Amino acid sequence: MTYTTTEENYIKAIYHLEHEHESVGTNLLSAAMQTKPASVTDMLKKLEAKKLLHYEKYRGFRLSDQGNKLALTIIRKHRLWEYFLVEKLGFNWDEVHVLAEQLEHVSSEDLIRRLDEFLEHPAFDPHGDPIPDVKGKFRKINQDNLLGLPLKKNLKVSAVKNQESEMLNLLTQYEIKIGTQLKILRRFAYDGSVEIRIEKNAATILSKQVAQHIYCNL
Amino acid sequence: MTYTTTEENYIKAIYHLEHEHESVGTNLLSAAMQTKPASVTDMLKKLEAKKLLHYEKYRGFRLSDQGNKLALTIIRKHRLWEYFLVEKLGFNWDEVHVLAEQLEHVSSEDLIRRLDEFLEHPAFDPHGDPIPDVKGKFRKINQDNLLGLPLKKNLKVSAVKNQESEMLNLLTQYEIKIGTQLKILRRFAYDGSVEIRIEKNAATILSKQVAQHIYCNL
DNA sequence: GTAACAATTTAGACAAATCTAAATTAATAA
DNA sequence: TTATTAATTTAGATTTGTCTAAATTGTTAC
Ligand SMILES: [Mn+2]
Ligand SMILES: [Mn+2]
Ligand SMILES: [Mn+2]
Ligand SMILES: [Mn+2]
Repeated sequence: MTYTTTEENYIKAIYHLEHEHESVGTNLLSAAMQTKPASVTDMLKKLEAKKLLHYEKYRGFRLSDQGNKLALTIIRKHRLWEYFLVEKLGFNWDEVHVLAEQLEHVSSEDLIRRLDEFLEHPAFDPHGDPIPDVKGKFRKINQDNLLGLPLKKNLKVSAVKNQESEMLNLLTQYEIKIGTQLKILRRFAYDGSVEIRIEKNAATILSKQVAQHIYCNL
Repeated sequence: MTYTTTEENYIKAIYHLEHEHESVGTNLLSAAMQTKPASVTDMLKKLEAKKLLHYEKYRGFRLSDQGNKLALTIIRKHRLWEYFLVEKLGFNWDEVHVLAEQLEHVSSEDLIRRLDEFLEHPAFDPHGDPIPDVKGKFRKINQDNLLGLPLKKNLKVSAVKNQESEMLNLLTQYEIKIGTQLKILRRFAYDGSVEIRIEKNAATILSKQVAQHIYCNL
């Protein structure tokens, strides 16, 4: 079976929404896809016909096993390309997502197998997101965000869960990236902000908004 | 301006045909694009509207300067990706063309600039075709095919002008690739075949059909 | 338990790229 | 120079993914 870029993008979006929300409907999906609900309905029928999801009209939809598998291969491609762009071509981590959106649709199992090998089987992309292996399995890691982690421990940044350009730029400003060593000094109850020390630098205060998206290994 | 994959493929095809034939018409182009002449006419109007070519109906068409420039950037991308696939990912030279057909349409000047840098500015792709630089200029080389080159000289294979899989497979069989050293021993008038010695190996005879597509530096 | 509202689907239309069949134009051959 | 042929274009239809406006259904609030 072969799928259009649009179909692949829908499947990937549904996959992500299913993991971020307990309930996913036509409206939510249409917002994520930047289309109208009516267009989503049309596509749902098409995807059901291709057995990528289960769908009962007016009741809801859910990725099928086949759809889930497809989503994972697209995510695998996306994240491997992002890794390539940063590690081999020297892009910044905030520049690679849009490019990976194009590259993830290049279709060749052989290509992705060789790319994975060339990159020496990375387990995480430049934003700390896990890269599924050929079988769709993720490497598990224990991590939590700066709101939940203990004070005064040495922590290593393992992921950033908001990847908007503004966020990544801000983190670059703070000199925070994947792998950065830091320690939480204290939390301020008033606004939820968090004081941290990055490596040997002076202490800094991060807003709650920023802190909640920074994850570190336990 | 941004162009669809289809538009880019038409422009690239026209570019190649203009260099291979003194006259290019709707029929020839439709054969190259594997479509019907009527579809070509539709597309010609679209491409003219985008100023990529000059077109007078029933009289003919020709790439505009802008169209020519676009063709060269697509060819540049195609050949850089082919080089990447062979040199970095270890593909065989007969496997990369179809993949490059997809990759050439990924649109990002920055990406191609960095890829070119990463590959250290290659001047020729894995089949010996020249890679245009950012300005669309080709590195010139003096080369001729095995039917025109002198006997008993040390020659180096610089290009293969037929890149069908069957041809490339055959050459792999003969252990001929870009850079291979060889010497022409003699030519047989009867069928135009050519006897050569590859490096220190035993002599072999190539058919005229094969020999005419193998080019060596003068 | 029903009325109101929100979510979802249908109907009908459009742009892109293609097709088949028919019409038009250019080229060429007598 | 005119008739025939070959190349090209037009007309009208199809598929994919989208839209707007209208209709339908499911869910809540009273
Ligand atoms: Mn991404
Ligand atoms: Mn995508
Ligand atoms: Mn090629
Ligand atoms: Mn192409």
